[in-house]
Amino acid sequence: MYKNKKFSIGEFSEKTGIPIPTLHYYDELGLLQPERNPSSEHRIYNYEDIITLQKILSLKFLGYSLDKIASLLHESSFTADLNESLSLHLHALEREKVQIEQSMQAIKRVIKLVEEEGEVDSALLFSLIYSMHMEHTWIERYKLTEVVEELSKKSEEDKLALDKTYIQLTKAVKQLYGKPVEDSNVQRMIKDYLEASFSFLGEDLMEKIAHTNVKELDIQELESMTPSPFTEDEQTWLNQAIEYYMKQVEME
Amino acid sequence: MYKNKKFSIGEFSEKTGIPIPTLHYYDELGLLQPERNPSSEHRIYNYEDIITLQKILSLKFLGYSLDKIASLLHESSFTADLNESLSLHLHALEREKVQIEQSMQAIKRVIKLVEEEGEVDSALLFSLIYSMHMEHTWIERYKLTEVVEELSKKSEEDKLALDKTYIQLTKAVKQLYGKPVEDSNVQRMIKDYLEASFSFLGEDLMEKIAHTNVKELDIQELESMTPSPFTEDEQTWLNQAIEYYMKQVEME
DNA sequence: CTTGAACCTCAAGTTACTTCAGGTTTTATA
DNA sequence: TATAAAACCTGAAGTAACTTGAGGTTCAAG
Repeated sequence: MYKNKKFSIGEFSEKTGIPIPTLHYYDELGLLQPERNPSSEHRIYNYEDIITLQKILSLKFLGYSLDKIASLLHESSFTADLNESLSLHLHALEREKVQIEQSMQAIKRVIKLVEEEGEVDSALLFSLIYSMHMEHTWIERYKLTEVVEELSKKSEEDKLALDKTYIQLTKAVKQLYGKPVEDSNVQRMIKDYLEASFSFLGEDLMEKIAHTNVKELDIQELESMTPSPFTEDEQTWLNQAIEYYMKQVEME
Repeated sequence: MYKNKKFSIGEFSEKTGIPIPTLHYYDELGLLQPERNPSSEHRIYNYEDIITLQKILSLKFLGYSLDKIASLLHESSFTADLNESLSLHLHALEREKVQIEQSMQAIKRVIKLVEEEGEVDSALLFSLIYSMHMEHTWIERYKLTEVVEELSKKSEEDKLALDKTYIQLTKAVKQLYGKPVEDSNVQRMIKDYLEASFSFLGEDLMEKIAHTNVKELDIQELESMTPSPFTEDEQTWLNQAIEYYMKQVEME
């Protein structure tokens, strides 16, 4: 009968798909300690050991550490206690999943961008990636829940479109930098970018952002933490150009 | 101007949220090596270092190892080369995500079961967890794609219902074990369980399973790998009872 | 000028393995 | 039956990305 079959470590490894060194390791940890041939010390696995290994794999599948598994392995029944620890694991897994999903989205955006734009300046890419990252981090840190939730509702195409507009802006800035801020090309560049941003964000979202009161200190901090694809000089020039543009708009 | 501000490691850690030992570690790896006070060897971080740290965090967010980050950090622009490595990462993340989702589903099922049934025998729980695990593993190993896909379409409630029926079965077996297989209680137990299983699986799925040709050897292997909540004797008795039941049904 | 906070380095611990070196046992073949 | 190859053994070290700790120096405030 197969239940009485004995296996060498090689056979056992073959059947279960678990590498020999891992079996050694589990033996060392006391998780799975098979019989031994007393003269040679070779391990002899049997049917029971298959069951034990399955328990180990099951608990690993549920996300437990080998340490925890070692203790759980000897409990004969699962109580509410276990249920609590299962819930904890569930939450941990949920967080992991969310993190992974965010990374995947970010990578997809970056891939599309690189595909469509060819070579992209690394400072620019970093600033995009970082902002994607922060889009999610902000939720927790500054309770901009409403705003960020609204943002995440925007379609991926819209986000990509905005990214591309941003890339256009950086290219234009590199080209036009040095010209007077009232130059018509410069002003057109500003106009295009701001209009694209506004149309992406929408009026009510702009309102909400304006009314969100993040402490001054935090804003300082955020600003100094936000990477920019522009040199300091370019940034200053760009700010001046934007300021000029806003004044013109107000006058109209 | 804030761009000229210098930070001690403590301040820098505070501002960025990265623990001091981690900053030490990044320094050691050559990822982020700030200025030093030549007399005291104390680290002095500046605005540049914030930018570098952001790059590191961005790339970590995308799933890169610190090793890779070290090399990427010095590249000034991202090419198609990077795009390829991004795609690879994307796939890796996808796999991770799927694995996490499966674990979450399994945990949810186990939690519900424990909640609704109170204390549950551990051998039984392991066999359930293992089968959930295998439900997914089989897809790859035996190309039962069709069948398993059909299975995963079943609603969570249905799965839970089947789990509960299975629990009923194990309880009944423990109670009735020893009675003659033709005993009416025993036969009712078999009937209830088989009918629940059939109604869960549906005829066409049963058909497909029957027609799926897994090699004999593999079946042996699978069987010996599948944990059972029954003792060997109980299993034998149960098989006999089922056999008897099938004969009776055939005669009708 | 002293004391406590902040900083320094170097070493070791963590998890779940994998890899390696150097030696013994089993198994297959001549 | 001799021998060589395959399989096995142990113990140590390597991996990633940190964290923790010991023991000593420097800085800032009172």
